[in-house]
Amino acid sequence: MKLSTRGRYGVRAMYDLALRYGEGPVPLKATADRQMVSEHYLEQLMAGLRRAGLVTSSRGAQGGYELARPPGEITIGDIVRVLEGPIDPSDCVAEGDGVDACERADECTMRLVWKKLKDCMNRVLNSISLEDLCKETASLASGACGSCRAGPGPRCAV
Amino acid sequence: MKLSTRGRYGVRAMYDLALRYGEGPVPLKATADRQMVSEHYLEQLMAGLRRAGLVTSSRGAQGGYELARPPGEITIGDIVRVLEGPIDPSDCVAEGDGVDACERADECTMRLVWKKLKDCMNRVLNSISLEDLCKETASLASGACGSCRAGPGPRCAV
DNA sequence: CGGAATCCCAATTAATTTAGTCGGAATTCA
DNA sequence: TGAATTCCGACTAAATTAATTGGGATTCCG
Repeated sequence: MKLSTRGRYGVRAMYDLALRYGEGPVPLKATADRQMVSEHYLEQLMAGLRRAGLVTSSRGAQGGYELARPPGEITIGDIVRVLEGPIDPSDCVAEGDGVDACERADECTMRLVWKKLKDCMNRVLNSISLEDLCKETASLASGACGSCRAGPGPRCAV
Repeated sequence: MKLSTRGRYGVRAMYDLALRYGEGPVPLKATADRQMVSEHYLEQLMAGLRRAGLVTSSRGAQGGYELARPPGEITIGDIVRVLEGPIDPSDCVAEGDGVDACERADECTMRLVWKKLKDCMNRVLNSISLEDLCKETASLASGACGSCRAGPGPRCAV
């Protein structure tokens, strides 16, 4: 049970935008450099986030990406669900067509387990907004580990 | 964020053994048939569960697998962690070498998010034992959906 | 107006993981 | 002995991941 780089990079990128919310468009290259992620790869992720209405983009010189809403109104769950797909440990707990996946879904013991897991994951991820992250960073020393590229030693690409 | 078939089949198989706990070894073929899973594939999963000490095996005719402990002492978390690997949304929250993954792990805002997610997932999965599943089944109609192969219609392989 | 900066889009790819399959050896019971 | 079983290792096809590549369209600035 690991998040893919899509979810992890995506959250980092959105966090990067949250730190600069209200300052106009942030070029992708700047975010990619700060977060040490391939620009082209991040581009794909941003395309998804834009289609989902979480960011807006402006093209051309001085263009870039901005959060579509204040950081307090975007949760980690919003981001992760866009980039990783819905949080469904098993198909039978998917919204809508989950019931279709199995005729006996409502009598299935396993399903109750995956439902609990799903609900708990969503609860945690929905409870943390980008604003929360920014505030938390203020009380920590240096923010995200990858944000600072100076000096030697390993850096995770959370 | 989906469990692979390893985790899902594994839980089903262990549930199958739990329902028959105390009745002697259960041959893999019987479990595989009931749970509608490839016998050879399940064999690989059981090997892992055996090495992890969750089941014991006896070879030869009338052999099979049994839970190594009462169903109340085996949690879904135990099973999932063996078959899917540790529940670490990001490498930096792994036990032991998680700190090694990133020099600044203790200053990283993202890490707090993945830590919360990890803890919540483990809490849920550790709180449900095989005994709980068996009891729950008693109060539901027919147990696990795939356990009954009679009749038409879709069946999920939860 | 021209060029640099930027987003936008589609196709391709290498590596890894997933979900098995296959074949047979070793063990045990009746 | 023979049938039932676990045990083991190699193999594979398909899907997913994590990008890369190459270009096209748009916008600002001088």
